[in-house]
Amino acid sequence: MDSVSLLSDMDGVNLKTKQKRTAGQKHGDLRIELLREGLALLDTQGVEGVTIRAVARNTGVAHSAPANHFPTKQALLTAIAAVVFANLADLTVKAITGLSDKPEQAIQAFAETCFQFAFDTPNRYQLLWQRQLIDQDDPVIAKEMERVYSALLSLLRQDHANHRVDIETDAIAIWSMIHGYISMRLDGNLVAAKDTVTNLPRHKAILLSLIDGIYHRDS
Amino acid sequence: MDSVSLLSDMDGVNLKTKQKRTAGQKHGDLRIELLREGLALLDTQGVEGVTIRAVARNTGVAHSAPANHFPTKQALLTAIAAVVFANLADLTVKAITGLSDKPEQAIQAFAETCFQFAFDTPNRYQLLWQRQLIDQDDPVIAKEMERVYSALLSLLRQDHANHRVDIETDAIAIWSMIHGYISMRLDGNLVAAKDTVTNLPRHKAILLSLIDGIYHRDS
DNA sequence: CTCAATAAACTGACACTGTCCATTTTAACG
DNA sequence: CGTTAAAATGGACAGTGTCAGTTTATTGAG
Repeated sequence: MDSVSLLSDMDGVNLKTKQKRTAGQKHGDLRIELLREGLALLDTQGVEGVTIRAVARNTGVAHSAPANHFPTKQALLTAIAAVVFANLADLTVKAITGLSDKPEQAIQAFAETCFQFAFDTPNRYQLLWQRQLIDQDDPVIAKEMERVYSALLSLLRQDHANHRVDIETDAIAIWSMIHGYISMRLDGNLVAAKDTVTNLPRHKAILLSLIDGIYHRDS
Repeated sequence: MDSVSLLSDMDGVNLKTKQKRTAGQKHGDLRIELLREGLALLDTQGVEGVTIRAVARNTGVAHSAPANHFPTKQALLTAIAAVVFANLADLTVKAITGLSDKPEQAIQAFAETCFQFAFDTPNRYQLLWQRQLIDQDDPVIAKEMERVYSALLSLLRQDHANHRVDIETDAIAIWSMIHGYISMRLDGNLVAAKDTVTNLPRHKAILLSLIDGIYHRDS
């Protein structure tokens, strides 16, 4: 779960090979340090704590230094979200690899990965879906979102036996269930959802069985 | 769908009977006007546009006047959310009344009401679940949230024929599906969800049939 | 090696926000 | 009518995002 290593191949820029500094660059890799600090603030204080000035302060640069790498706050949050999204995409894709001949297990693994990611790093998960904070049309965001989505789609497509008519809607239904439960829980809604220890395993079990039901339904 | 009328009996204060002004009160019903203006800003500019100073400006009072009625911004947003939540609770309860002997239809009506409310007034719906903006432990919020939740629960409890073992989890699953799809759509996620006109009716139909499946499942 | 070019980083400023404070205004009541 | 207490005011403060002008450091050409 080393998010730092993920930073290195984000945005199509391989920072490992970028050893030379560009003109005027006094700081080593300010862009990546800002992202790292932004992730730290996100984890510890939530998205409210991720301010341009705080990120700059914790990195030890002037308050306007980030502007050279992220023209606006939305750009900074979008870049952070891109890292997080890539992380989630990697995890889900990894979870279902090798299970291509067992679609049911693969879907369970997909859902389980989402649950784990969301409950391990709730602030990261929540950032991904805040439309007013990040640029959802950002190409990297779109790409990584598509990776997660198509991972789920591919599982449904493999179901040759079933005469499935509307794969996309099935995927949306499955994802609605997963995402809905996670959102509800992270937002602290529903009285029954407050007791995490005893309820979470039971809820997860039922949700997984319901998802399996969606998968096996004959439309 | 007159939200203004709803303002009158919120927070246990019946403002209709409160004709006399209290000491020092120069403005007619500033508290209610602030709420009304807050709702207007929420609808037109989203939650980001709801600032204490903007609400005060549009109401024609000093920037610090709202502090007498809402000590903090979270209190203002919480009061707005309480109005919205009460509205949603009223709509859902109203939608299922008279359908107590037809649980399937009632659940469909419940879901349909949530869909309609969310797509008619997306900013209001989204405000309800922003934990970091509103005080989820507010008694009015909790009460109205409970009203929505117990409305759904009552429908599942009426199903005497079915040997349902875990009503709460079924309710959570149904609500996860509804809330998950709505959130996904309002956040603009998933490529397939972008074409509203053609996809929304189809998605809704399938989701409703899936919800029906949850209702009829034998645990 | 020298030095202009250039991108990065810095300092300063502006408008805006939420919140606190002291002050003034206003309506109700003895 | 005067007292009183709540409401509303204006000012101030720290914090924010963003913009502008300036300085600095690195690069690469002469």
